[in-house]
Amino acid sequence: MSQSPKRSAGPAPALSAQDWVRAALRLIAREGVAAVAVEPLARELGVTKGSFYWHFANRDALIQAALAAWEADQGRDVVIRYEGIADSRKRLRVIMFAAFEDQENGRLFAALSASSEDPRVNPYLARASEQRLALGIRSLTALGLPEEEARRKALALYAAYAGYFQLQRAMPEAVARVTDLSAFVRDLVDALLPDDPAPEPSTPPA
Amino acid sequence: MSQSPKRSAGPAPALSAQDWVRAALRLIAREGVAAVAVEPLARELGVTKGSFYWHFANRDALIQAALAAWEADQGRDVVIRYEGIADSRKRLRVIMFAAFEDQENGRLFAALSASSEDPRVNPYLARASEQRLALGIRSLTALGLPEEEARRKALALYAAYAGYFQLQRAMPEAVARVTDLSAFVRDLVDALLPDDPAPEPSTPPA
DNA sequence: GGAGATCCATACGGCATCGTATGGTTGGGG
DNA sequence: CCCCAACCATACGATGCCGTATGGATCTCC
Repeated sequence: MSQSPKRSAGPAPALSAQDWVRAALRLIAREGVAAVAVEPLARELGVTKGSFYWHFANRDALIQAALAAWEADQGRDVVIRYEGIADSRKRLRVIMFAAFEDQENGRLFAALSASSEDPRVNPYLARASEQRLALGIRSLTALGLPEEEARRKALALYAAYAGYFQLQRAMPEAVARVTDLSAFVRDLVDALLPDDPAPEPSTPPA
Repeated sequence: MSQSPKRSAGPAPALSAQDWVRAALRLIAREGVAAVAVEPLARELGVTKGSFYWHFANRDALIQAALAAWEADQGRDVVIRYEGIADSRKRLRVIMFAAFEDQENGRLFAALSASSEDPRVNPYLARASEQRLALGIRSLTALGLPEEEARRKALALYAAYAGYFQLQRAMPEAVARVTDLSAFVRDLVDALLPDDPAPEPSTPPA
């Protein structure tokens, strides 16, 4: 993880703006948005802030770029990736399993949620969350639930997701004591999705 | 030490340490622990930091006092308050309903969770969470669930609680769109608690 | 009404960070 | 070979906060 401040044989590393964004996202995941400071980041990257202010106008520009990168990456996240699955029940199940599987994304989401009051963070977080929630509501209404109930259960599912990764930050040992994550998700999904009309096994997705 | 507050009509209110703690907790709920700074708080209270450093040794002492006050207040929270209910199923239901009802405490919990990485906050948060989770696990095992399953479902319930108030911070409008909070909690509890041990399953619960 | 305790204001030095200014180093095209 | 542009280091002033020092004001009690 730790690189020597001087590359052993290379001449000059020559950082790019993307390198700064990546470093910022790592820092956000670890210590939150507030910890994204120019000089500490520069020290971590083995340069000075002279480098930073060449690539970015100011600190806010870096934070915005990091958030934009996160949002763009969410375009490739589970919600979009599995939106094509026709069967609503299966789609919801797949999405939930995939969401809990992706620990790294979950951690980043929890870190951003910790800064959700930050006016820079909130719009990105709200967009992503509303999109995911809306997909849940659509799926549940498609399964025959009335609007109100679909809203409730989608929120329950999404709150369980958000809370899981939040609790993982606060008490990782206690959360890790739930060893069978698949069973955890299955409990959730089986409990909150309406009853299956008929147990129909294999229809693997593309 | 501190003396009893005097309600004289003089122009000097004479702040107490508790006033600072209360202000700190309000600030934590709004902007997180990191926002608890001496000079801004003093400005908000209409005094200077000369007052603060009379009551507290330093900034950390105030934060610790605020966290201790929160933890002490949790002693009067739902988990303790309803621990005496004998029937495990009823106890869990009551606790869940009461927890979601207490919006103010939920908001404060979410705010503290946002700072769960802070080494000062984490111990308090972890203690409270482990205590609540343990009560959930105890209740569910008492209802006949095996250890593993009880752990999963207790975590699911608690994650839904934590996530609900976290999401309320990030997207209050979307969460508020779930108008029937009682139905929301009922969905959760009915979904995750084991079936009533009635010999005939045709007896609907209240 | 004076001594001590309580509570607060003011002033100061110190630290970390932001953002700017400016100069140095390196590589590639004319 | 030289110069320009990309990239970075260094130095500087400004800001906001922390914690200390010290004195002033008010209250208590004898």
